[in-house]
Amino acid sequence: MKQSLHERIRSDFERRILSGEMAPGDRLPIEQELVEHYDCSRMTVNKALTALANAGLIDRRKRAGTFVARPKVHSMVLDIPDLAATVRERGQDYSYVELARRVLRRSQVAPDDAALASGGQLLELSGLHLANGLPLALEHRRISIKAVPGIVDADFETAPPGSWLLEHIPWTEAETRISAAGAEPDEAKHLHVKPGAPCLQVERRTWRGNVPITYVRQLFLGDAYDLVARFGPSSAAQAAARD
Amino acid sequence: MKQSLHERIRSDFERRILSGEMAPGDRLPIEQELVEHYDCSRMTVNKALTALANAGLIDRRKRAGTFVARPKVHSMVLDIPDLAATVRERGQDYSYVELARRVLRRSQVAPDDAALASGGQLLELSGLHLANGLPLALEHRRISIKAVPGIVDADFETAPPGSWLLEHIPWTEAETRISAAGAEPDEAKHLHVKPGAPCLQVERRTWRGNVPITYVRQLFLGDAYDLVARFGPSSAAQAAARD
DNA sequence: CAGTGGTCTAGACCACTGA
DNA sequence: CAGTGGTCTAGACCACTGA
Repeated sequence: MKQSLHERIRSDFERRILSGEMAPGDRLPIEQELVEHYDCSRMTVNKALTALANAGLIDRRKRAGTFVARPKVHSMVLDIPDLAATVRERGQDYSYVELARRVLRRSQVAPDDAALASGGQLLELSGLHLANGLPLALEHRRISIKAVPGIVDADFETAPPGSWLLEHIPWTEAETRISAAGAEPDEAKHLHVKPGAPCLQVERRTWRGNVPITYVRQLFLGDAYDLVARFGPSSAAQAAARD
Repeated sequence: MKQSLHERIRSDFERRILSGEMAPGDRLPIEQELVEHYDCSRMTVNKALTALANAGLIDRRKRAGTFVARPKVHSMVLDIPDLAATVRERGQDYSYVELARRVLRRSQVAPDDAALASGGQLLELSGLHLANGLPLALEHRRISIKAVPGIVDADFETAPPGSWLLEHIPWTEAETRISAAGAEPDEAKHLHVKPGAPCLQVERRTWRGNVPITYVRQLFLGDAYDLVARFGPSSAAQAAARD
């Protein structure tokens, strides 16, 4: 595929910076010099450098110029993938087994879930994600029936609750928390581990606009599932490709 | 601060999309209509919409038009903050205690670390990160002496090894892996927990260009430290502000 | 106060692709 | 094949800020 000129300018400097040829603090040519070097208009140079600044590879300061940025250890892109898709990518069979389902009346809603229920009922679900028939993760979920009326009659044979929700009521906001937790006795039983075994705990709340949709807690076997974030040329190139 | 026109156009649609006023699949006006509505040039409209497309809020298709995108559950920005800075932001005292330090000769380098050592020696460090004098995380690290000659004589009283490295040999690539692990007996002792207690394990490898710099494994108390990722107006606005 | 980047214009030509 | 977005030009004025 043909590379546009601003992509070429960006990838030129991306390569120099990521290879270490240009070190943090080094100054880049000013836009006018690049205009002459690439024989193009200033807008094209500006587009390329703005993209590099967005990616955090360079810092731009008026009057002073443009400099290679120091890498920031904070803020990396982390893939929090769709479970079913991940399992299938590994070439394994994915399945979901529902363990429990009940409707919580208003009076049964815990104080912590008051905002989620927003005066209505909650659907409480528990289920197990399986890969090749073996437990991979246990999921506890509560869904606002007021926000998602159709959920009460939904069945999750074709898609687990998370995928069903994404398909029917796409969220606009999400907060994900990652921590470590020991498996409770009943959880341990479902996951085929000993009570207290270290698990990766992923909690997520989602909203559509200001309306809370769902809260979910997923417990992964500590050695069966990792989250990997990579920062470098490949991810920078991906970020660049979206520009 | 004054908002530029392309920022205003972007934030207008960002608000409509994130509030749910515009739903996934909805079509946005074509660029020419926005040119008339905002009374500006097409480049300005294009810059705003390109930024929204980069942020993943809209999809643009030639001939077909521009549409509100479905939210993607995968790929969220996760803050993996600098430990010392995080602790100090909480208003606590941060300190680092070195537990062990030794130089591994070539013959002592494990096969897994061959690439890291690249034929040279490794410096092996263990240390404890403390908040208000209480253990927060245990760190095991190996550093390529060939890549970072100055490390042998470094002391970490003012900055822990991670900060020292970032200051002296900024990396250009990093890979971070997050999982759950039980504390080994000696690790548990340092962290003041029982052996096998669930901990969040963060492993990171960094490179400068193609040269490996360090491998580090950090073990956090399961309930003392969380990683939180948020996707929504605030993070979208931050991403937007970098555009 | 002068150098640098930020933004914007009013066009143009083209590639892609769905009606 | 026509509508839409992708890219680019050759300027312009301005805000900021460090020499």
